[in-house]
Amino acid sequence: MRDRATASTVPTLIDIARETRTSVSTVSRVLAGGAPAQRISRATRDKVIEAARRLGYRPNLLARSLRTRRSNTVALLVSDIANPWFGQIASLVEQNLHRHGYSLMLCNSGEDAEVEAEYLRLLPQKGIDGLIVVPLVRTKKALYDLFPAKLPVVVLDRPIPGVVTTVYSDQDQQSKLLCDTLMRVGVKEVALVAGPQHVVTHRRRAEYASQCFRIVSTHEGPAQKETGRQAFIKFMELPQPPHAVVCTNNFLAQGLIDSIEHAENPPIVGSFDEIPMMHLLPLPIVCSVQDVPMLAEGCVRQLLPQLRGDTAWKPEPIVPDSRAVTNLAFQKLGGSQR
Amino acid sequence: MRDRATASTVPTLIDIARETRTSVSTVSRVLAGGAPAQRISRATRDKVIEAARRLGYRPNLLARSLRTRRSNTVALLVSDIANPWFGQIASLVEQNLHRHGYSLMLCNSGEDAEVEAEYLRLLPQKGIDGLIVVPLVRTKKALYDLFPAKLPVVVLDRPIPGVVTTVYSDQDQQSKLLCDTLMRVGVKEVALVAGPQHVVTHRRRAEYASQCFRIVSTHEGPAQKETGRQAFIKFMELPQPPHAVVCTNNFLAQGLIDSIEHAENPPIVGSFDEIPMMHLLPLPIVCSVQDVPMLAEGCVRQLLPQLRGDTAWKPEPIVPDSRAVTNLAFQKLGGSQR
DNA sequence: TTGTATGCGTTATCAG
DNA sequence: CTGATAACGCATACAA
Repeated sequence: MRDRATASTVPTLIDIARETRTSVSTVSRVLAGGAPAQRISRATRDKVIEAARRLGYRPNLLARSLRTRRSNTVALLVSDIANPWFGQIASLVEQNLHRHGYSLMLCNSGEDAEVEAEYLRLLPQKGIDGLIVVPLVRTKKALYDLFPAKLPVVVLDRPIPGVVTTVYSDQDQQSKLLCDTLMRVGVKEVALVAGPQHVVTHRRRAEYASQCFRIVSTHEGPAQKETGRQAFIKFMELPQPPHAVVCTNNFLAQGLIDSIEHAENPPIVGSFDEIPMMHLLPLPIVCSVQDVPMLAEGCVRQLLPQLRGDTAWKPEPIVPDSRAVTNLAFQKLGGSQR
Repeated sequence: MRDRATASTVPTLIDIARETRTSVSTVSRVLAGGAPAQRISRATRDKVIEAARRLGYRPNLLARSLRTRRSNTVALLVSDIANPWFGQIASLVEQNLHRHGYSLMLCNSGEDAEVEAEYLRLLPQKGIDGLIVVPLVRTKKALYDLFPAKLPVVVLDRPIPGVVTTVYSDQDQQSKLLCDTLMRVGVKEVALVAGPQHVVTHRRRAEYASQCFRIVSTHEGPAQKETGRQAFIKFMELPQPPHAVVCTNNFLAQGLIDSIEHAENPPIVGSFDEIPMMHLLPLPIVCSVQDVPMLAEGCVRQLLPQLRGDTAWKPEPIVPDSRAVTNLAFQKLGGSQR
């Protein structure tokens, strides 16, 4: 037995007010809950709540956000959601935020500066409360040129000079871990598969490797499997195929390994982050893996105080340590541990 | 030389109107572009555009959406974004939609019915124009109980009876491909690692395998790597370790393979979708892989006509074929091809 | 060609 | 304890 007035359209506060013979303000107060709701008589409160349920009322969050200037939505802008590493991060961030009443809007720049710029301009217009970003922009100025400086931001994975609300792995510690492990088994020279050098993470890792080893060949390209595959082809054409290869991330390494069909004399592979099923792979692998759960949690810990306008909060970069993991084939090489 | 009135707050149409000594409607028309903009004199048009740029005007999309009832935002609700398969899908869907002027809001139910319900209720309130969902709900009624039936929906990967705007792989074709390939190398009995049986995809795959093979042992659990690991432990405790294992998705298979440390007498593994670096792995693997790009594109092809209210459009499920891929170790087994 | 007025659904301010 | 009423920023029907 529906009221003819509410037919076929989503009910609003007005409908409930009419239904209960009260006013929109009263209804709003009741439904908002909390302090203002307590100042409403028990009778009308019940009446309103009952009507709301009966009509299947759902607040229009656009209208609410327009009015309150809060959306309870946070955006996570990653550089490549096809990369499982970001999938893990996204999943954990989502769970964390969800716990605090925020929903996550996950966006993908695809490592494209134009798309990133577009999102950085668009997201504030959509009324997000805050942003976690794996940036392509490299300076504070470039960032705040596109994105309102007032809005809470957390920079993930790729620190930007001057931005202190940031979460990333210590690249030197992480690189040292990898290179030390390689050196311990006698590696002196390596081929290098590098992601885009304008990305600080890839650049720093490549630089560190260059300081530790003689680089016999380098292949640079987008941080995707395909680049790793191309690199392998290139390396195989060298007069002397490399004894070891360092990749600046796991996606590159997977591509490289993927194109090794004949495991006659496979190279030692050093990589960053996890390589699935590495233990069974018949070539020596060492990975310097980041603390993903800590990174994800760090983002939320950096964001929440900003969202609630906690002025007492003193922001400070969160920089978890990484750890080295080797597979069985690597351990057989000799000088390795754990 | 800024107007004192616009200080420190984001400019709106009002600011531009004041600045140009015109009215909000004029400004709105100019900035909207298209037909109505053409009916404005060149002079004022330029004036308005100049002022908009000078003040750094950005339309408030919440207000616009509230008024127009369109947000140019589509949500993609997946069951587990940590699974790389969904990362691929998401990436491709994003690119496709972006091309058509829509931005994507990616949400993660984490295979949790409550979270899914929450999102199904929340997203319409946030004003999305349409939804692509990998559902946990199994009936049309349950879906439309939570989600307004008027809103465009595409069901991905897990068909729901009666919902015709859907994209999924033909489970029988896909399962047949896998089982045939296994049978061709003489497999008669298998152990089964199955995802949740209330999910149609996992259930159908498990059923099909049960029809083709004698199931010596089954391990069921969440479609995550950990379940695969547990399964392996369980299988190793059997009096007779299985000769072959079928996993109902790639994540399960990766977990299983990941825990095989000693490759003395590894099982043949049959799985669905891609397993990274499978060629080098020293155990026979066959995968029945779905056509991911086609699935992603299919979602968009199903969604766009609904979004633009194309009444002439006759919806029909999109059901791409899968293809079997074997690794080197499997091919050495004998009866294989390609 | 342009301006006025109204409404989208909420919340918030002010009376009473 | 409750009800008008005014924003929030934008789009649009209707005037002029």
